[in-house]
Amino acid sequence: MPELPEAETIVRDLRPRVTGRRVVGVKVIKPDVLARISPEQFRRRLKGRTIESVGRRAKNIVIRFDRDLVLVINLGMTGRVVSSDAPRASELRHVAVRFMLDDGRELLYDDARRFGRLELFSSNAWAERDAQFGVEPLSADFTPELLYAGLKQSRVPVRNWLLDQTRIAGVGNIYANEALYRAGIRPTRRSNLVTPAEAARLRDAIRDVLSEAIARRGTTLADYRDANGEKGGFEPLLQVYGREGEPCPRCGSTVRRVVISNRSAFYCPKCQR
DNA sequence: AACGCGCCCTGTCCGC
DNA sequence: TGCGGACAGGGCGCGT
Repeated sequence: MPELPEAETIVRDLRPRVTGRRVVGVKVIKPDVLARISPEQFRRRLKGRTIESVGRRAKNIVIRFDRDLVLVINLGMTGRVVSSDAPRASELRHVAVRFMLDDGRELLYDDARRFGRLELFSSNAWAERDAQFGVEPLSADFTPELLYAGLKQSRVPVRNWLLDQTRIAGVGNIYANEALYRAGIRPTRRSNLVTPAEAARLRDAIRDVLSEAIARRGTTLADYRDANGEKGGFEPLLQVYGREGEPCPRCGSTVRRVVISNRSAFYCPKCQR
């Protein structure tokens, strides 16, 4: 998916343009993107609600409405949230849900593979779900000590550890690989064998790569689009992800790809041990 | 009980 | 030009 930087980019775009707007209608075109609710119930609960805030938790877009209703959007691999007044809105080919707003605009949820999910919560139910996610990596709580303590408890490859949303919230395969490259740690390394000094480097690398990606409005490999339907600008700055066979930017060695738990990992065999 | 794995679904690309 | 296979940002639920 869309990882933390992509969700954050969408949230920042959406916030000023939909906060305070009221939902006057909902059309569900592909019901299988709704989690645990029928299209009729989904429409009924949202219609007439006013958007009070737009935020992010992990890779999720969190839209709070009046009268204790929370809409949580997980984009899966190919989910997009695009405003109907964006010039590129007409290019959407897989619109699954349309939200009609009281100013005449629509918010479109588009998802080719339909791995994404839209779910409604009460504030309390969302708080319970929210508590299951791990630390936000850009928050002050994400200290080197916390990361090291967490890594020490697990024997899974460190790349897998970084993908576990109950441990760190919002890191996906692209930024896990990029952060490990920056920190000089091989993705296959068992988590409990990462040293305190390496954990400290990894913590900084994670924060740096996520912040830089947000500044560039995310990474578009193929499908990701922001709320205006535009691609992100971080892809050219990827140093190893998707670069099998290309030279390492630091030492010139050939970047390798290995499969860990059915997902690709990329690394420099010389810079990452 | 921490992990690994298969699966959900569509699109694209590559080799033959 | 067509066809089969590999691959893709995620996450859930299952079995061990």
